Amino acid sequence: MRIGELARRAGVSTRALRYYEQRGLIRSRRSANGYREYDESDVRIVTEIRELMSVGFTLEDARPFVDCLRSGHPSGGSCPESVAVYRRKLAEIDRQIRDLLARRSEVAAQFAEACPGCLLSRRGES
Amino acid sequence: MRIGELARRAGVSTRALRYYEQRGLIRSRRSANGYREYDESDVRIVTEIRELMSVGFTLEDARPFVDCLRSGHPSGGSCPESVAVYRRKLAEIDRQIRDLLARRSEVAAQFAEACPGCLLSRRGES
DNA sequence: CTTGACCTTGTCACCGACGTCAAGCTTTAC
DNA sequence: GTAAAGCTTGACGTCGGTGACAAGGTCAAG
Repeated sequence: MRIGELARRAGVSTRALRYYEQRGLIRSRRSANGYREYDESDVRIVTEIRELMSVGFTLEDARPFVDCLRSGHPSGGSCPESVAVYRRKLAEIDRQIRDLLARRSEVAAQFAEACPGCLLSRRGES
Repeated sequence: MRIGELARRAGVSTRALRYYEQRGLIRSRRSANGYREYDESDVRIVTEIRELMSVGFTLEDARPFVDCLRSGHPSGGSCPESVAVYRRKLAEIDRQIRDLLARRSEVAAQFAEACPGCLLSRRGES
């Protein structure tokens, strides 16, 4: 199939697909007229990429998953490299949550100091 | 005082000060040779900006606080506009925390599905 | 007079994942 | 035959807050 069909079936723009190719995440054959040609497995790969991005992974994060799929695994997340990315992302999210909680306290503290009485139990404070 | 001294006293770069001016957050008189001239109140203003930025506010978020200080209030956070920003930021942080928690669950769920048994109670799950 | 510290404006570079032209092919449908 | 739809590469814009130049003007000390 050509790029337009792949885009429709995977739910992305053609621009995104060319970008993924440029970054080395997907590949394409070229037909005689220079058009990109894809097969079914590419639908799976792009879908995997989008699924990962929808939960906050970057394209680089998705790379091991793509490699894993391409090496024949039915799931992109079952290879050791992918598992490492999962663990890293979970740790990253945990850190971000901690940072946000800390920032929330700081903001609330600044608020309370700058404007005593303004912060009347509107939301649950920790 | 000139830009270098203000930068030192407020703990920012001269580049940052020119940027703040370009964005309309601080102002400066010019001496005969074209150099920017500041006074004591500008130290307070820049300090306020940095304090807000250190807890995740953008420059735009800081604008009402600056206006508040300039209008004579001892605290930049005591004007209604500033209070509104505080509330908005707190709501924003709360939303980000909720999003991150949701994402964490999604990642953990994807992980568990892609690689059953990989996610052996490493961290506390909700 | 010269060095060096300080000041000026203006511009490019960064990061990520594209959107949005531009200008020109090919193919399909009528 | 022609218009529309689809394809190609290339390049700039986005967002925030600077860092890092370039190319120059200014001022005090020696």
